[in-house]
Amino acid sequence: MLKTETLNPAERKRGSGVRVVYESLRDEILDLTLAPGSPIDEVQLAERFNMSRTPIREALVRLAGEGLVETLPNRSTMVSNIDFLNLHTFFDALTLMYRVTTRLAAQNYLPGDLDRIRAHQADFAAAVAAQEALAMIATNREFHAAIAEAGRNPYYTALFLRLLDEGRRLLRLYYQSFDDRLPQEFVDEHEAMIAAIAARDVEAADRLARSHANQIVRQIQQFFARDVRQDIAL
Amino acid sequence: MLKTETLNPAERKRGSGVRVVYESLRDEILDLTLAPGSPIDEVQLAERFNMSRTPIREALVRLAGEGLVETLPNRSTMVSNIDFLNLHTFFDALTLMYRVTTRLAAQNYLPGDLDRIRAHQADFAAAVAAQEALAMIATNREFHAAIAEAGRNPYYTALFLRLLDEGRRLLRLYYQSFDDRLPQEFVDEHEAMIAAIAARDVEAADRLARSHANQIVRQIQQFFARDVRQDIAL
DNA sequence: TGTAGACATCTTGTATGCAATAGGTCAACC
DNA sequence: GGTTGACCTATTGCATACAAGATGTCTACA
Repeated sequence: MLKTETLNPAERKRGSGVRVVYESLRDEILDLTLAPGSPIDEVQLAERFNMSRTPIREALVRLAGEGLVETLPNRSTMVSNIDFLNLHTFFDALTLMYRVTTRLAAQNYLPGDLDRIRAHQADFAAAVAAQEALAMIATNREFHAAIAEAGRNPYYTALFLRLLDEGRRLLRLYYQSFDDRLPQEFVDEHEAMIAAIAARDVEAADRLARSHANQIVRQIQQFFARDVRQDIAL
Repeated sequence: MLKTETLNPAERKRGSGVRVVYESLRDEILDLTLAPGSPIDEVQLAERFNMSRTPIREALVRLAGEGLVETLPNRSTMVSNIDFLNLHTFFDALTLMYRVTTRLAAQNYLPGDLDRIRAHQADFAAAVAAQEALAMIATNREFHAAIAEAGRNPYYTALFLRLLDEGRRLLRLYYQSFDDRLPQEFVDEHEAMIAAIAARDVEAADRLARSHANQIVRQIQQFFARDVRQDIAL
């Protein structure tokens, strides 16, 4: 693993600084390496990445723009909390984007798109077969991102990617507890979606995307709504 | 008009610098005061706002995050161009957001929401009556923003606001040529939408939002597709 | 013992300075 | 005349320096 973080200022390429910080922090936030609500210290980050506070701050501005961190004026910035109370709005938007992007992909895909989608699906299937939760989360994102790209509406794609990324935090929580039974059914559903897209069957694509979304949402909702009280005799 | 720009560094409130620059540039971009494609010089802006390049750059990073400016690495950043070739994706997303936010508003609005919506509608009607194109564009945005707020899905609201803002540039072009006949029918359609929301009639709200969106899209499309060739005898 | 105020400190927001890279200019050469 | 290369300049990207709020602490006082 190449640690870009510990490079000396001189051996870093000019212009890469902000990007490195942005991507590193982004991944750590979405992987829950940085806990929601935890404070972010600019000076500390500057030391860690071996650069000055200026590029750190620009990266934080970008993250704030995407809602991944929140910054109180004149006070510390912190990792955004997961808003469990309003999860339904998240699921609502996620479902709609699943549907819209899959519909559009069936309408608009071009020759090369299917190959890309199928490649990501293969990665996803491999991750499920290997029972690797983190890889599955990542490859699932790429699969749906590829479908969205094939739909060719950048507004939908941008929102969808944002939702999928935010979903990474939820899925991370989910599979942290249940990392045993990785669902083969998602692989099959993906295959069906690919077939509908390839056949340019918009309605079928919509139907499959909707039920796929419902599956996922239901599972995660059940997980977060589960009764964790212990039945102790008092 | 208070010119925040010409304040000395000392009389500016700490922490307000970035916001002032961001909002000023944003408005100028959306009002087409800054032409699409025109270059943005950090030093020039620093002089104009009487501050150093650091807050200017942070404001530009924010604007880049929203796609209002584009920044080439190691090279000048410029105002984003309007992508006329892909306007249909914009209209598609805009229409969907019109529908979804209006539906949700009918479902979820709370007592105070209707007052706010009606207040913005009054402003809009006044702007139309006064034949003030710029005010009409602004109040129209606020009206639909209020509806989106009442729908209470921040993901939709964020995308919708972005689309409405981007639409400001199109409408600006539109009314720059046709600033005579400000359409009273939009006022009436807004009224009908309010009534459907108040009645919690989700389907009616959807239908009205859809036709409202279609109206606007059709007008603007006609405008941009109009035949501007002159019929000259040769 | 609890509260208020001054002080100290920590962190952010902004200013300034420096270096690297991209483009342009000019001249030399084909 | 056109093309290639070295140099120059302008502008960005990053580093460092400084100042203003905000918070915590400590002391004085009720």
